[in-house]
Amino acid sequence: MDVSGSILPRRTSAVLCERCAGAVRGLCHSLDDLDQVALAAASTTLRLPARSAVFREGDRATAVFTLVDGAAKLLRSLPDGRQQIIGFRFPGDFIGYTARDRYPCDAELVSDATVCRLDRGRLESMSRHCAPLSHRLLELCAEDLAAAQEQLGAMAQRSAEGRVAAFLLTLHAAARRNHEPGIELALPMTRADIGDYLGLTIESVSRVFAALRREGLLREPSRGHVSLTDLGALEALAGAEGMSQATPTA
Amino acid sequence: MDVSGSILPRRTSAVLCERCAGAVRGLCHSLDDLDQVALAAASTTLRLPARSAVFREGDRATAVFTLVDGAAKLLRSLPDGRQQIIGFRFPGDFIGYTARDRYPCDAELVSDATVCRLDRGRLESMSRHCAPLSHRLLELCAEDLAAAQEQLGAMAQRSAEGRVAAFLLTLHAAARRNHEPGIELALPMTRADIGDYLGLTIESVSRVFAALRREGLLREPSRGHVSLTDLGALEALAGAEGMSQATPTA
DNA sequence: CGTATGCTTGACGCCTTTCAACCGACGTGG
DNA sequence: CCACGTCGGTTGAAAGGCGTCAAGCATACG
Repeated sequence: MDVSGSILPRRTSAVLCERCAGAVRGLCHSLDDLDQVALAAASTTLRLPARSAVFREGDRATAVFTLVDGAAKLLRSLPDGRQQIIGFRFPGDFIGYTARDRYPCDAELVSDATVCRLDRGRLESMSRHCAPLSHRLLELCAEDLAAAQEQLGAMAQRSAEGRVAAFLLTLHAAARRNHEPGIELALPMTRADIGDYLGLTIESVSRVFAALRREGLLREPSRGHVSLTDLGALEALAGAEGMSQATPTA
Repeated sequence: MDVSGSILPRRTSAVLCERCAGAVRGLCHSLDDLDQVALAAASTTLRLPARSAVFREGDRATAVFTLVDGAAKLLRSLPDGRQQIIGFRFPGDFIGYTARDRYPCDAELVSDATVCRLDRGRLESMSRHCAPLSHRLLELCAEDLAAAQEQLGAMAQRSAEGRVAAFLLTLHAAARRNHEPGIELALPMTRADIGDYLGLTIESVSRVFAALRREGLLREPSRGHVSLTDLGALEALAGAEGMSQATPTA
């Protein structure tokens, strides 16, 4: 179900950046104080349970969201019931921002989460008056694009082990961005989610995790948590991995 | 080498849209006549040979380009000499537009081509004064993003045959967009290019082409040309396993 | 003509998928 | 309290797709 608009609506306090847009990687730095207050007035903080949808593909894109806490997956449902996972999003990420009038994919939570909902019209009208903001929004889009292309390259030529290693490293990078201490990270998504994302079966994912555990590259202290105990080795797997097939021309 | 700026510079005639931006999928519709003239004054048309670079990853992004004629590939060179091809671009496509100050990837021609070079500063200052234009630019970025994500899903779960079929269909769609008549399309890129794009070896690509030929789904009348003789079957192959590829029979 | 480049085809083997069985955690209802 | 079903995860064995290695052909070019 689509919840974009109700469920525990709660006005944020006056300064938006503290709780919400502050996490949007500097989105608010583009705005003066007055505008920040205006944007805050148009935003609500929602607490949502795991597995609920923030929005669905095809819904009218009337809002954008900041993931404050928790994790989400972006996906397209395939006609045959399978799902293609576009990517995962973490605290501080901006989701649902699009140039079209409908969302291009589903956004579904993989853990309980807190999201901050911003009215899209409000954001856009502000961006029209504020060049730095609109530039920042374009930049966010470009970043997503770069990430998707990176991912594309990554997936294309990597073995199962390399893909999982790369995936774990992006998780790690996301945790570092959010200043989460320690080497243990949350792994709220299922093997099926990971497999759908990486283009592997759950069995393959499971086997790779088992292998990495066996080789001492990671530990799984409890379900939903993983700690990477040999980042260097993981990077080696993620980087120099897979099929050689050099294209000998430069 | 980077050629963005020299080689056969030639002023376009006053009305930009005829030759160049007209092909940018309606970019100019956002501009009034005066602005079009201004933009035209800041643009030059270049004729470049196959294999030359329009720009290189890391170059200062001082210009954006419209591909008027020919085909290009966007790619990232990997440290080990391999290359990951991000995508192919065709006449009417806009390349080199980025929010950053350096190009995120190489753009290399796979055939002789004509490109139209626009000064980036000029474009950006105009977009600041023209909301529809800036919205259109954002939209272009969002389209690229959607395409990349589509591709991501495609690659993740399709077999070699499915990937090639999907690739051929996007080529076909590009040709249709440009109102190219007939079922025969140009296929200027090498098997290696296709393989790097799809995450396959040249042998696999070659075998798939051979199989498709054998099964009567396509013919290759001459090197660099292919005609799809059974679009329905190709769509079935492309769709059967994985992403439903938005375009049904058209 | 000889070389380079792009393409094709065959044989072989590894890696991932497929199919299947099983385990532990959890929640439900009798 | 415990039987039972569900769900997520793990592991094994077999099958097959695609990468790898290798040889050979065609076209273009100096």
